[in-house]
Amino acid sequence: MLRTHTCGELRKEHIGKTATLCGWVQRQRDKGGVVWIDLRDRYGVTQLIFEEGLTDPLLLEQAKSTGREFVVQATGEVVERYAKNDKMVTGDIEIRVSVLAFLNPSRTPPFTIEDETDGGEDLRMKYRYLDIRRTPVREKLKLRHLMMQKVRTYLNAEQFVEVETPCLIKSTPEGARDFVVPSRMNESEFYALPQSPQTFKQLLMVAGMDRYFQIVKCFRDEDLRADRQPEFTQIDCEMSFVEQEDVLEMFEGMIKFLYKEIKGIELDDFKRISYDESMAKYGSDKPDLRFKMEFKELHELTYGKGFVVFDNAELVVGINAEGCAKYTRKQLDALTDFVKKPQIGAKGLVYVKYHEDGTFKSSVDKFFDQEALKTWADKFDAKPGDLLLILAGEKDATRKQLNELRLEMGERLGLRDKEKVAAAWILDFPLLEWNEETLRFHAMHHPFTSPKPEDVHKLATEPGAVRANAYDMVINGVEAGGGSIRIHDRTLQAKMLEVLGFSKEEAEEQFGFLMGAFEYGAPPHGGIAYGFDRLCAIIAGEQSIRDFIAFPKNNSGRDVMIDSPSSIAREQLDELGIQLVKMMKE
RNA sequence: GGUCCGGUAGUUCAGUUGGUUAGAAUGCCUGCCUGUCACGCAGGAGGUCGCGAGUUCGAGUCUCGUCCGGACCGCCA
Repeated sequence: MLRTHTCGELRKEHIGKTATLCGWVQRQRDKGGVVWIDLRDRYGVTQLIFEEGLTDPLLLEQAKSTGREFVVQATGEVVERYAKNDKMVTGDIEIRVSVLAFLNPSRTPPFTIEDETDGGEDLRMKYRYLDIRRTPVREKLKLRHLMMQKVRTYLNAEQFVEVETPCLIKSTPEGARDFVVPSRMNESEFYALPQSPQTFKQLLMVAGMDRYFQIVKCFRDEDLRADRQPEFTQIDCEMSFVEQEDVLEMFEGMIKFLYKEIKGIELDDFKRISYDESMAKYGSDKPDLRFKMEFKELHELTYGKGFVVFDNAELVVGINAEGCAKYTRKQLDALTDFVKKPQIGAKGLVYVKYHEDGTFKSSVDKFFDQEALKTWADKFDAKPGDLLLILAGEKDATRKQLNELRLEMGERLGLRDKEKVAAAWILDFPLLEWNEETLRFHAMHHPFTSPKPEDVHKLATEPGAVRANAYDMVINGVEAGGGSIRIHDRTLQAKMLEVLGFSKEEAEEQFGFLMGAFEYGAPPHGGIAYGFDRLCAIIAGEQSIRDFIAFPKNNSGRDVMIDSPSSIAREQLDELGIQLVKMMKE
């Protein structure tokens, strides 16, 4: 070993002992007659001291020439500090160095290796190995490690078996775009990387594994976001002989366990909200329930009063921003601009100020008198001092717009508290969703999700009305995970694929292996998958998942450190039998 | 596929109506300093204003194109 201790462990009780530390030079302070070096490793920081008169002059010169991020080995006596630092756990002691070895010098780093770095995102990613030296990033990776241990502890105790499934699988047309891998041995054929191990885990249920889980990389070739990477990690789980209730209990239990073990927080039982209720009250299937501000529909109060916008609207719906009646014209204009942004797309915003004196001031005073506005306020249980914000238009679009406004107001009013945890199950999702572009139904969850038995008869006649045995777990407005009770019957699976527009041949070609398995005694089964990176970010109270991934990709799917993706050699392409259109044009 | 924001010293940023030699902080280098811990003090070096066209007597500043980064919409069964 090159060291006797780490940089985080020496204390008062070590005074008088000789220690050898290894680490990186955080900072060097040259006071002329005394030089201090803060030596850092993963475990902490310890101060080294070199002092005129007590330190060999050559060694003192060496200490003065030490640069930031040099890797050094220092041996010396642990001594009590003359001036202690109560901000450091090692602040009572320092090392009076007698031997200093430069194990490796360092160029000056392009950004400061400190908790609050001056480095921009791009630079940090390019030098990610320096970025990870910073405490906040290191701690996030350690949280991820701890989460993995705790997930395995919980699932192992519940008899789940971790099974690895293949990464080179088959492309399917449903769902996200696949990442595709050409096969050299099977020319002009391709593997696809899994978007999730969905069919494999179902086959493991047919295989009698009973309870399976896997912490597994998944791949989706879609555009990125702060909380979306092209390769990401799922906690993928499946259970046999269960109903929806069993899955909800098991995995509500897992999340409670994680919060207790990692954050020391005891969560209450999760709220349960149907998809329809969630859409009507919050305009979203992943509502942030840390604050209320529920939607109220006003149509019957607003119809036929001569205000064309409301009269022509399919839906008139609003929220109550409590205590915001004092908003100025400028603030209201800012909110109007917010909802009119192209990304949100509302045409305008109606406000009603409920003044402290009990009177109302609205942007539609021309059409509605004080009495009418009072009936609106009552609908919201509004009090004097409150502000009603109302949108009107086509139902789904307006709900979506108001959802954005609700979240914006929650943000402005500080209601999206990082310390709060509001977890819920969203239930009774529709099985299918009409897609305007392809003019057919798509599976809202995936094609293996079972319809509710009482709705099965509508599958042929009224597919849009069929509800699914599907559930999402939403924490603080983020979809943490989702799952369903699966179809385990060949006939029903075939029917489902038919509704989704697969011909018999396509269905057989794509999913014949699964339907075949269903003919050999498939047990009733269901499961769930969590976005693991996202779950780490949620528990840490962070927005972006990037720092919970050691080497993430940027907005356009590039790794700026290794500079991937990249072109490959002509020989490689030839071997794979691939010719690029670009080459053919040349 | 689209919308918005940004790109100026190693780094983070400022730069007014288009007008003299492009600034600050920090980092870096040199010197001084025996209790610092974001040490302090004095001095110094450091710039293809992302790139390319255009408008203009004159462009960091205006226009167009392009590249790069970030946030978002579409997309993400």
